[in-house]
Amino acid sequence: MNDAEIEFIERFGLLFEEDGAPRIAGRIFALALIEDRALTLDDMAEILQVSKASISTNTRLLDGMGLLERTTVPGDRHTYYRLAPDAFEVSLARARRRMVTVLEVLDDTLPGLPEDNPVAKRRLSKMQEWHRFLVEDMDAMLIRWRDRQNAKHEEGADA
Amino acid sequence: MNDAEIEFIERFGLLFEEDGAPRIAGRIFALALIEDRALTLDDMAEILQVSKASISTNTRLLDGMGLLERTTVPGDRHTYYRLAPDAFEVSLARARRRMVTVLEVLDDTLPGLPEDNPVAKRRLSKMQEWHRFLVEDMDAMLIRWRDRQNAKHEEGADA
DNA sequence: TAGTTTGTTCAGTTCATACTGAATGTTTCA
DNA sequence: TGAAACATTCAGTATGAACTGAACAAACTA
Repeated sequence: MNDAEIEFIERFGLLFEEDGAPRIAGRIFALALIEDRALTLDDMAEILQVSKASISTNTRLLDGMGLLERTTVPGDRHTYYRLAPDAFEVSLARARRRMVTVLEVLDDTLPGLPEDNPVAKRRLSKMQEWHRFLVEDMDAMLIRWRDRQNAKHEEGADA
Repeated sequence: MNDAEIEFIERFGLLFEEDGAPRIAGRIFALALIEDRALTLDDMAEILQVSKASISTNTRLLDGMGLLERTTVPGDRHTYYRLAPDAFEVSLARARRRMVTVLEVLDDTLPGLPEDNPVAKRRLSKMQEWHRFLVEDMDAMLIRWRDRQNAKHEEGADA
């Protein structure tokens, strides 16, 4: 664990905190990013110098978020955690879910809005349109990314 | 203020809370969305039934986030707040800033990573690539949206 | 079955922050 | 310049959430 790695872990802790997630979750995620092998709770508690209880709850949080993956090996009673294969795309999926939630609120609200407030009706409709656009375009965005990755691999295979 | 509007305001309070922002900020934003005219601190304190102090700090928070706009009129000592014209696009800008921050962390970290950990180097490079893609595509997304809006207005002008 | 190793849950503490009421600034008008 | 009507700031309180240590549960081994 050199200086660059330690700072990386700490800065990710702060990033997570800004997002409303526990600081430790960010540190665990950063650790999983730079760590080659899958780790046990005790490994992480030792490296990050926090209680095993905290590691346990936060690894399960990260697992639930789709950022970490649990693995086991036969004849070994440990649970190992490592970075989920598609961890990057999770942030996009989270943003998408939020947009959908806002859309749901708008859908529920618009029909019940008072008739004597056309400004609100128009504004919320516009907002609806914007969020629908975002959701659609985010889906397209993910496809563009995957296409790009495939293209690069094919290119690599050709060479 | 009918039932649909009240529920709208409360749900936005919760949405903001999930994002780590104060609940009241969400309520104020939602109020600005459905309210036609610009409001004073006292107006909002009255409608939302919270202290003027809280309204003051949170309106300035929202103003700083670019979601609310301050207006004044000559010969009137009130400060009025209303929805910022481009409030919708703010959420995208925020997401973009976050991506850029992650990029900065990655740029700072990669050079200092230990040589004996090629997995980390490759993984963080990939992560860099992903975030660069996101930033670029989000910029393109905003352009697409604006084009679409312009196209619709022209269409409307034609008809 | 008893014993050991691991993971999870729970009660309690600490820390951060939203919110309030009161005091302080600031602008407008007479 | 003084007074009134605002907005802002500050100290204090209360709420909530992160984190810990310890108890508990579960899974494996001998």
